[in-house]
Formats: sequence, C-alpha cells, structure tokens
Amino acid sequence: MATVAKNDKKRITIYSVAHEAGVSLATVSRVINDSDVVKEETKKRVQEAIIKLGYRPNAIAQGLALKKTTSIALIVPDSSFNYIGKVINGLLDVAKIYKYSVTLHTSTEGINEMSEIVDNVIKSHADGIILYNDSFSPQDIETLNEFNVPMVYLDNCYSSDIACSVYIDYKQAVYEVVKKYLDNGIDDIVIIEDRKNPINIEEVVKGTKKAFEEKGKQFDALIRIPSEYHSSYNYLVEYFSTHKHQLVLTYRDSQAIAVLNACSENNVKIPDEMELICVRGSRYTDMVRPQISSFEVPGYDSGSLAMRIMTKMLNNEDIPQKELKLNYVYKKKGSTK
Amino acid sequence: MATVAKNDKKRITIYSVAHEAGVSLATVSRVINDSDVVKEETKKRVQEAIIKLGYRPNAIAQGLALKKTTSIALIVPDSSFNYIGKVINGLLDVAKIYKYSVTLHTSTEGINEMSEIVDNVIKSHADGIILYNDSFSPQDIETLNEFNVPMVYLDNCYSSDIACSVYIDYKQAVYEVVKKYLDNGIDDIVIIEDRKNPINIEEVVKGTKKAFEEKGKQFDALIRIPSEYHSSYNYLVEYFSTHKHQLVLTYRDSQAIAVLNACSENNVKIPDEMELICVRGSRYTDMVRPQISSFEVPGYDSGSLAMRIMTKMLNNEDIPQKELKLNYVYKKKGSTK
DNA sequence: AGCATTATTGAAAATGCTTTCATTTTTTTA
DNA sequence: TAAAAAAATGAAAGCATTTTCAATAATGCT
Repeated sequence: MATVAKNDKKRITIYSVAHEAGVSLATVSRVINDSDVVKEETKKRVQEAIIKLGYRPNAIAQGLALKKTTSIALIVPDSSFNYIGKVINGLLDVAKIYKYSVTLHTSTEGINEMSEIVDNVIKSHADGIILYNDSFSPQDIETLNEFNVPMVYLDNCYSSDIACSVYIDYKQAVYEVVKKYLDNGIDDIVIIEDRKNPINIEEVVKGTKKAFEEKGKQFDALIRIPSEYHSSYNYLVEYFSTHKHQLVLTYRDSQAIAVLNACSENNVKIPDEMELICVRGSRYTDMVRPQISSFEVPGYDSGSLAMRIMTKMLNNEDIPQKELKLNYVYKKKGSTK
Repeated sequence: MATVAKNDKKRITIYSVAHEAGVSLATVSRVINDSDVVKEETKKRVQEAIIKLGYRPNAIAQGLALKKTTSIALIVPDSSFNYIGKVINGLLDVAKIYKYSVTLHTSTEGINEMSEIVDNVIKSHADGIILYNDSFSPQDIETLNEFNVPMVYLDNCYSSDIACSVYIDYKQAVYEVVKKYLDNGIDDIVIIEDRKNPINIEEVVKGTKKAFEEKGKQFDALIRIPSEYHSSYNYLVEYFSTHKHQLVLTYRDSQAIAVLNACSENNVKIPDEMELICVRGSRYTDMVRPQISSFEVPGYDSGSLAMRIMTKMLNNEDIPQKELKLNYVYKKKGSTK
C-alpha cells in the first residue's frame, strides 16, 4: 500500500507557546492578536517561542471563540466558467485584502439544490454568501431570504434587507444600441436566446422592446436555440438557410460565434448582408473573424465589487446603494457596419 | 444608512435541542451523527426538537471537536480559468459526494506568495490541498513539502510521501503525433511557447525531441511569443510574414487561434500551406474556422480524480498509484491535412 | 517612603460540539 | 423472579481559542 503522511506529530497549541515562553495562554493570545497592552519585552519572548515552535493559531478554534469565520461562500452555476473566471478573480483579490477565505460551490439544478447548498454553507458558518445566478424566480429569492444570512447577488438585479446586488445594466446597454439602429431605419432585428440565462436575456429583450416602443413599434422576434454549442450551431445553419435579418443580437459569446459560423456556412456575409452583436463580449469574440461587436463587460470589477460590498455588510458599514449597476462599454468591431 | 440584517437572534445550540427534547446533549449528538445506539423513540423526539427549533449543527465546533474540517483548499493560478473551469467542476462534483467543502485561492506570483497562501490554508486547518500549477521548480516543491499536509498536484507530474499527482501525459501525446508527421517526411516543425506553462510546454518539447531523436534528428525550433493574446498576435503576424513551416504546435487554444489569425492575415493557407495543432484543445478551437486539430483533454476528469485521490489520502485508503497519467484523444480537424 | 494610578498578567468561563466511561434502564436467561 | 447481559443514556473532559475580571507589578506623585 502506498503510504501517505500521517498526522501523528504532536500538535503545537497556544499552550505549548505559553509554556515555552513562561507566560499564560491569555498573554500569548494577546500577542497573536496584536493587542497593545502587552509589554514589549514579553511580547518579544512570546514571538520567539512562536517561531521556535513553528506555532500557527488554529483558525477553527478562533472561529468558535469569536463566533465568526471570516469566510464567505460563493455559489455559481457549474457552467460558463469562462466569464465567471474573471468574476472569481476580482472577488478573490478583494477577499485576500480583507483576509476572507472563499469557499466555492456549484449549483444548477434549481432552487432545491440551491437551498440545500445554502443550508450547508450556513452550517459551516460562512459569514456571508455571494450568489452568482441569473435564473432565479422571485419565489426562489423569497426562499433564499428566509435563510437570513448576508447575501450579495451577482448578475441578478435583486436586493432586500439582507441582500445587495451587483449587476450590469444590460437593458440600458441594449436599448442604446438598438435605438441607434432603429434611428437608421434598421428594424429587422432578432434576439437569439436559450434557456440558460433567463434574467439577463429578459433584460436584453426589455431594452430592445423599449427602443421599439419609442418608435411606436412592436418587438417579439426571438429565436429559441438549444443551449449546447453544437446543437445550436446545427439549428442555426438550418435557420439561416431560409431566414435573413438585418441585425442579430446574442447574449453569450458562443452563441454569437455559432451565428457567425452558421452564416458563413450559408454564405451569408457578415456584416454586409447581416450584422451581429454579442451583448456579453469575451476574449473569444475578438479572436474570431470578423471580430464581433460587443459590450465589454466588467467581470473582474463585478466580482471585486461584490466582495467589497460583502465586507461592508459584514462590518455594518454604510452601504450607499443596495443595487449597484455596473458600466459597460460598447466596442464596435468587424461584425457590424 | 442602509441597514442590513443583524445577527441578534439567539443561537440555537445542541443544548437548546437537548433541553427541548428532554435528553442530554450527548444523545442529541448521537442523533445528529446517526449513531445506532439511540432508541428509536428518543431519536424521534430529538429529531422533532431539531425541526421545531430549526437547529443546524455548528460545523466550526464540530471541526474543533473532531480535529478535522472536511474542507480542502484548491489553489489555482489567477489566469486561464477557461480550462480550469472544467477542472473545478469535476473537483466540486466529487467534493459534494464526499461532503467536502472547497476553499479557492489564486496565486501567480511565484513560490513566496504560494507559501504564504499555503500557510494561511494550514491555519484554516484544511484537511488537504489541491494545487493546480505547472510552473513549479523542484525547489518550490521542496518548500511546499515542508508544510507536511496531504497534497495533490494537478497538471504537474510530481509526487512524494505527502503528495500525489494527476496529469496528462502531454509528452507521449505529442510524441505520437509528431512521429506520424516525421514518418511522412514532414520535419519543419515548430513549437510556440510563452512563459506561462513551463512544465507542460517542456513536456511538449520533450515529446517532440523524442520523436526527432528516434529519426536521428535534432529539434530546437521554439518560437517564444508574448503571453498576452494581442501582443502575441501582433508578434505572429510579423513572424509569419517572413517565415513558413510545415507544422506548428501550440499548447493553449488562444495561441493556436493567434497563429490561425496571423496566418490568415498573411494569406498563409491552413492547412494547405501550413498545418496547425493545438495540444490542449477547447470548445473554442472548434469554433474557429478552420477548426483546429487538437487533443481533447479531460479537464473534468482530472479535477474529479484529483479530488477522489484526496479523499483517499485523507482516509488513509490504499492508493494504487501516486502519479496518475490521464488519457487523451487526438481529434483531427480542419487545420491539418 | 507610601499611596494612588496605571500597565501587565493570569485564572477561568465561554464558544458548541464529540466521545469515553460510568450509570441507569431494559431485556434475556436460568 | 432474580441475576446476568445488553442496550440506552448522561456527566464530564477535551478540542484551541478569546475575553472578562480580578490580581499583581510597575510607575508617578507628594
């Protein structure tokens, strides 16, 4: 049998240090926590003992004594790590600054699994929860609220007594760009959607509708495609062999690329015969040819902001706004005229 | 000031439940932990009390009493979440099964930052550490070994008394494909590299060299490019305006796409004038045109395996192999003839 | 020098659980 | 029906900290 290191070395606790330094454990605790009441000389003695023994305070015991864990939980859907990767980076960077540790959980199977996860998270006494999800219904939110733990919703415009939210104002973003097209007399516009990001797609649709309504027009041109890339590609190849539009809007990068490839397959020239905009651009929308016009979404910032707000909530600091809309920048690339 | 829920509701502990059910806390503990010595009738009484009070065992206190936390730490570089996303999915799925929670940490600034993170992780008494990194030097590994915590290295072929590793045998993979090309008389082969994934690039080079050496030839055709996509693209546009090769190998998907675009810019036809293979394929290597021949790398599996091995290490179970090489599948696509 | 302050330190309780060992209750057996 | 065996329960110690409050040591002041 392959052996693996066992944990039989004797534990070095605060007692060991106290004994080594010839002080009480209360004093050691004070030194660890940088209390200013301890005499410089004994402080030094204790620090030497700590180094000599290689003592590390036990964060679990601290957590118990302090009734807080300085850990927060992040729950994300188990797909699309692509975008979330940036969010996580931002979040972790801020967490590091504030000395929070972050536990990661995935969930996609609806509110029941989500409730279970939240329940477990609460057992682990995370100080707060950051929830990345844009497919909650209002009832789901109700359910989550009952847990009564500080929460930050990411990419989901919802807030309450115990929750703040950080999201990108897709509605306004899309409204502005669609308005411009309508102003130029272009109104054969369709939106590609799948079942994956209901709330944000809904925002995209709302923004489009708003622009249409201002012109006294109706909008309801949605193309429902499969979520998985290859099926959606096949579906779109079929679709664009018989349909033409002036402008196609997609939410995710893979959808936009699927449109690009499906059109190429059908010899539909982009942007000459049809224009294409991806709402949530990524590095990959810049790698395909033509590059895809899109909004540059501040993934990193939304992560770091969410974490920053969480730290404020946990410290009962003043939170100016409970719903934070992030800015976006439209980047015109080769897929539009 | 925006108010946020405070934690002033009184805590419900194992004592509350014991009192409610009219039993001792020892009995409640037994019920929680599904001990079989407690009488069915009292068990039921306790369970009712638990539900009535909405009691949740405090995982921190459990951690302290049991001297283990059932939590493991995952440390990843703060870039390339693209690929790592799949790894994380696999890892979390297995973690869920074994009831482990996973704390996430990022690190790129070398071994010092890494040591600091590991130190913090140890303070938090994680039972083990899974370390995704392919840029460690042997000294770095030494340093990490001193922490004496069960570790699993991901994408890094290293093992020791306290460490196992899970990785993909890029050397063999590349060897096989390069050999095939050499057999067909194609030997103007170059490898694109940047500073990002030293160990795995090294493996790719080794595999290539091996194939060359078997033919009595020497190999040393490396193109060093910048890590960042746009700079590397610009560099490659320049490069391919004056250089031609028969076959280009890249490690990451973005590098392969950069080559693709740079060649297109220079009117170098792929695969007719030059062939292109990406070692670590992704969904995006299938989205560009032509699609890029590549190895399908089992990201999900490597994550789930790493976690599974970790659970075995922590339970002192038998571990047949301490270094686990994962299989790969070569997928020929449009970028090769 | 002697007293009043103030600065340091330590003892012990509290945090919420698990577990051992002793005790009590129940069941079995003669 | 009593003794023996087995099952169920509880008391208390232990896990590694923080923190309050009391005790002690050091300092300042007259």
